[in-house]
Amino acid sequence: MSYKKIGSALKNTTDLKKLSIILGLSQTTVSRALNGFPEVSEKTRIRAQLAAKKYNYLPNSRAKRLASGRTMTIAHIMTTSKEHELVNPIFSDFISGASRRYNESNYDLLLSTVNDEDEHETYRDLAARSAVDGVVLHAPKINDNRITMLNELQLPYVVHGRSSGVKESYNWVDVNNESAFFRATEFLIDLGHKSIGLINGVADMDFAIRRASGYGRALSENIISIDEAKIFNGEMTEPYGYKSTFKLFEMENPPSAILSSSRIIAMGIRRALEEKNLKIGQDISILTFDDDLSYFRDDGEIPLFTSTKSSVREAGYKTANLLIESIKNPTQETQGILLEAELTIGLSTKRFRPIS
Amino acid sequence: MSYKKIGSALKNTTDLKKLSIILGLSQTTVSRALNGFPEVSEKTRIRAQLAAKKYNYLPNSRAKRLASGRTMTIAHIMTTSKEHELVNPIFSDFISGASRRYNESNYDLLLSTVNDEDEHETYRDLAARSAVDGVVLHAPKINDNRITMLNELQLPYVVHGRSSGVKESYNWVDVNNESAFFRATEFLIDLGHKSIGLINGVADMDFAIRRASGYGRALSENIISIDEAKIFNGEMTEPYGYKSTFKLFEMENPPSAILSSSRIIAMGIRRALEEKNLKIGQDISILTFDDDLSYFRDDGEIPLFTSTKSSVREAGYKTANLLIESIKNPTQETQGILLEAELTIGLSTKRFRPIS
DNA sequence: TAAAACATTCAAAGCGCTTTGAATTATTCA
DNA sequence: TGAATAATTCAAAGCGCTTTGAATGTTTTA
Repeated sequence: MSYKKIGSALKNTTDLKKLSIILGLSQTTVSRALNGFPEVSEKTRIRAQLAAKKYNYLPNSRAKRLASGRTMTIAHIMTTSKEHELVNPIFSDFISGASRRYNESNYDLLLSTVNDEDEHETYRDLAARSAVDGVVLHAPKINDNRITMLNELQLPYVVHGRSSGVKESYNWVDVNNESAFFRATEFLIDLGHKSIGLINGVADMDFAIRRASGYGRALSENIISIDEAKIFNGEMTEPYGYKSTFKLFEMENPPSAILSSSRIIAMGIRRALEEKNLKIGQDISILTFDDDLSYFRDDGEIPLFTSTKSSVREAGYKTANLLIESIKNPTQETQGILLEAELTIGLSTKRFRPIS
Repeated sequence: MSYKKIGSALKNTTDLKKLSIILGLSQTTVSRALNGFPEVSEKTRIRAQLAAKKYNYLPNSRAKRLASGRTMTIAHIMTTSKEHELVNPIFSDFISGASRRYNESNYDLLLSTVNDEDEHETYRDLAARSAVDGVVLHAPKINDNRITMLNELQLPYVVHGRSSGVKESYNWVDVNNESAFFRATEFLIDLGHKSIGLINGVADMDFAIRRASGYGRALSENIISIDEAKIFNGEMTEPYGYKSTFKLFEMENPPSAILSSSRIIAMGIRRALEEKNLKIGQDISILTFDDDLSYFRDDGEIPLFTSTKSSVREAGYKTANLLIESIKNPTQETQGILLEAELTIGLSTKRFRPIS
């Protein structure tokens, strides 16, 4: 690798040295003036600010980072497994919410995409290079050992979600998946449904486990036995929703209602039901979790789907906020933020009627 | 703003100085050994590499960036308009493709989300701070003045798409939208369709214009007049596809085929048709552009939709590649890469039959 | 064997900021 | 008015690397 200088030589950049000469002040004073330090006279500060604007001066971020010891950068790590290189569309909405928060405090967002098996090394790498001030941990699994690792690395982080089984304390922002699915299931039971399918996420994802648990609790409390054959786990794609629905209807006694873990799954469910000539909300009830993705917003007068809804964009904002707080104040205790999902009633759920 | 030192003091980081003392070598030699310079003996190089691994040494990226004058970072700027804070799911797949390329060359990806009106300033900002080595320009409009700006800033960049009307030359990677929609339209005409709706993207987006143009050319060449009322422009969401389809069917003479600019629109179309009790591929033909998004992959034995398909992930990879090339070799001429979409025949198109 | 040529290593400068600790100027108080 | 205090400003060091230009060690050539 060879490094050629391509710095400010060519460019029309103003640097601090130039600016301080123009102003007839020391670099110290100019730097302090622009960074809002109190020991600079208001007159000087204003003069410096105007000159900075006039000459289009912004501190070189490479230099600033080295000198200040912080990168003003947060990493988000997006994992794609090798076989199916999937990118969850939820991710972009989450990022968008987090970005809004970063913009408020001038943080940059470093996005890293890695294969599952390289993720640990990526964290180590970021820490060793001291490339970021903090990390957001996505898609935690049960007993997720990335949490232990991040604790060891002493890299500030916040988990989007939680990890059952991890005993250490950590910062997290999560939706109350258990209660969301408990309520959703109860809602269907109240409508008279006794056979309810569940099309859930990948089995070892923490959120999927909590959702299954809420579902299970509602069934038990209503003395309905759990039929494992009606529970599906998988990557939450449209085709997955489609195929799972077909499997449900190949059964001898198909369910009268289906609970889905994502809007995208629900679209697959709808496609399958359409082919089967079953009308949603008439022949079968559908209730889905809805991350309120901007491109799939269910914005009819009456929403299409009955759903437990929670904006993943908002979760992104709050996660970023918690992370920034914990970077600012490294000694503060870890914090968990639990968001409640809203149960919104749409057209896809109706009182149980046996199919004639 | 106050800057407290939080650097390596606390951490168990190895720096170059430590490492060179351990090795009994100068920092120069160690640095050169690890960066693959030729004037270092093989024996020394191996010794340095082993020690680096052993002591978990990676060069501090803040220092490296300042010293080398390059950031090894590429920015992608995601815009969200203020009213509708939309995040196009296409973006995540594109990014995922680009990331793969960045990983190969150790580039970091800086993701910036801004409102439309702030985008220009963001570019200026990145350039003035010299925060990145290059930029990917997304979603170009017709006569996009961001291109002129980037030329002035002397910041290497590649456009994902093109901008009709811009006379300057620039690097770009684009799908051949004109020919894709020309072929798609011809395909429908060959099936006997004479009334074809078009549900397109936002009117001033360059890709939407080229698609409309391909559509228009196919109609003219077949002496079919263009009915402006059957052309829709808008943000390509699911509800948009739904509503537009309804509008088409409120007309006195609805089309017998619909051309859609995205899979997500097509899902909205399907929902509308379902409500109207019209069978896709029987009562009406649908042909959609398909970015081959991982979460919506149309992977049945026979695909559901007839489509002109082009992987946006691949476009991401190629865009990143072109950008890296042009950073490496700043004097090289600008380059355009045109990807052809594949016409894939699925179940959603059939020979025209008047609705009985 | 000495000079020339090559291979390897090194000390020190520099990247463009922030920050420390000292110096200067302005203000207050006795 | 002069000393003490407060308010500003400054010169220089340091962040942890890369890179220049010089120095040292080794091999080749005459």
